[in-house]
Amino acid sequence: MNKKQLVVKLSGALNLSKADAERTFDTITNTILDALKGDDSVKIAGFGTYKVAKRKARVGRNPRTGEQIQIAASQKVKFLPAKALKEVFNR
Amino acid sequence: MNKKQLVVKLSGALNLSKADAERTFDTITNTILDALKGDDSVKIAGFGTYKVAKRKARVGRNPRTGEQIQIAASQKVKFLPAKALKEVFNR
DNA sequence: GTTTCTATATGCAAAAAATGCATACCCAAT
DNA sequence: ATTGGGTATGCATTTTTTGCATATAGAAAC
Repeated sequence: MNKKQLVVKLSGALNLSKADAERTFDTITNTILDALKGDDSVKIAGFGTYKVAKRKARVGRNPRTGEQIQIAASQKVKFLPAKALKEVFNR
Repeated sequence: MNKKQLVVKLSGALNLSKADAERTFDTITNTILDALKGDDSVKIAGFGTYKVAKRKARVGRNPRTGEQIQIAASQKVKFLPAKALKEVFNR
């Protein structure tokens, strides 16, 4: 499922036009992003937690050539599913 | 930031009551969850992709006793940040 | 205010991620 | 409808993550 299809579903569930549903959805993702930029985690009960994880610089390898490569430190957003979320998929 | 604080922000950004903002937010997470149950991935452009990942069974260990334990296969929801999302945090 | 949920911390083995890059593909926006 | 761009895939190897049991503390939900 892609964003467009999701927006259609939301449009129905929220009783909004597609344009409004999309705006609403974008507002939410942007709000989460902003929160992640300032704070460093966003915890959503019953769903999961978004965290910014710092990765140290390290030595990698180009799998094609085998050549060693220096990899810069970076940050990435991690999502940790909540307990309830795991249970949905494991029974 | 927790869910309550997020809802307050959304309430302002979406010009909704807190109760409505929370309902809207819950509707969205539930819609994503439902989609994940049926389909197995939800792709949100500019944000990321939620996927159900299968984990193989394997041998674990009780960290308290050191005793070996068989861990059953399971499924978990993975979030893969989109390129745009990575860039936000790496510059 | 009570109760449920989550983070943490522990050691360790196995699974998974990450890396560059080409290609194919699918989606998004014009 | 077309096109540009992001994304999946495969590859080899090393680093990182995961997840086990369990108690506790702190936070959040109701």
